Amino acid sequence: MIKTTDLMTIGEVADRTGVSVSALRYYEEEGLIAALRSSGGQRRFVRGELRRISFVMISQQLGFSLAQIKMALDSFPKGRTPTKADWAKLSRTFKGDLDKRIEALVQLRKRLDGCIGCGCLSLKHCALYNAEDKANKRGVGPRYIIGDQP
Amino acid sequence: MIKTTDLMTIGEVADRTGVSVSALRYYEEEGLIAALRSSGGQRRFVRGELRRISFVMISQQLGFSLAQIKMALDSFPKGRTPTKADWAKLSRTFKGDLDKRIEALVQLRKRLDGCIGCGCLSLKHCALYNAEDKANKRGVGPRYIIGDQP
DNA sequence: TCTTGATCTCAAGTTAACTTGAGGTTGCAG
DNA sequence: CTGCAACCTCAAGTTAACTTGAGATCAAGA
Repeated sequence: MIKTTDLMTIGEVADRTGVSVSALRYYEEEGLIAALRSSGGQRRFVRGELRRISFVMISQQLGFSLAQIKMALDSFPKGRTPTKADWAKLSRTFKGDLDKRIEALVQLRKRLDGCIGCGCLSLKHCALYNAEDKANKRGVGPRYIIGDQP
Repeated sequence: MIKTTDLMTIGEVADRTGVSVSALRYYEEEGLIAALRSSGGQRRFVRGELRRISFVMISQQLGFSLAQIKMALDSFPKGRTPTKADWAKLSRTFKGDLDKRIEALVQLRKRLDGCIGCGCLSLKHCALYNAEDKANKRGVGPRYIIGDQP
């Protein structure tokens, strides 16, 4: 007989979502998802968490960091179960970001097209390099141009 | 009086390229660039290294990892100074990768368009999630899909 | 009740691409 | 010959997103 409890163990959630147990614990620690506890202290997840986890996974595929995803989830109306409309709204804001990233990549490709064959790669003259030069001067540390964060 | 030596110190290279001194040392350690040494053990760079460094910077902007860039540079004909054609060839192979990345993002956006409004986010049914499921199974550790920021 | 697999916590390790710091040397202008 | 900025090496720190391991506890079937 199949269990009809609506509480799932972390292992069950891991199986259903494909997210590892350790990652789920990490997500909880980071406040992305929530879990109840059994009398013995083990995590018990309600069905609704599956949707949050799905959202996290999908958002990651779209290239968002957990920090961004958390902010998105935190923007949810507090106190009531999120509706389909809530989720759809979140998706829509993500689309804007995606649009921007695609546009940036297409621009970059255009410049690369211009550069192929010239082989110059001069810091002074290369259009590819220089076009992005200013955007690049954003503080110290690793510089990610293509999908960087607001 | 302007120095006409063709050897540059690490500080000069840093000034000319915008790459930090510590990053240049790191690049040398990783085998991306090479440096001669002064009698006292300080690095001395030949002009040709500027082009390699440019290539590294541009490639990073295109979203490639240093490991990938190193492989590209290692594919250079050994024993002779790289020609413009060599550099152009490298650029061309990078364009292929860029094309693929753009295509993947556009597909993703298409699916997101389909998903907006449905709000389903079901792991079983969401086309957005499932379509990329396999592509996502790329080993362990942090998964950077787009080239995004930490 | 026993046993075994699933969980728990907490600390430390992993990867990429660097940066920062400590403690010591080099090289060039004056 | 001095002084001091620039350089050197080596070790450790940084961030994201987790994983791995140790040592201990829980839950459930036989």
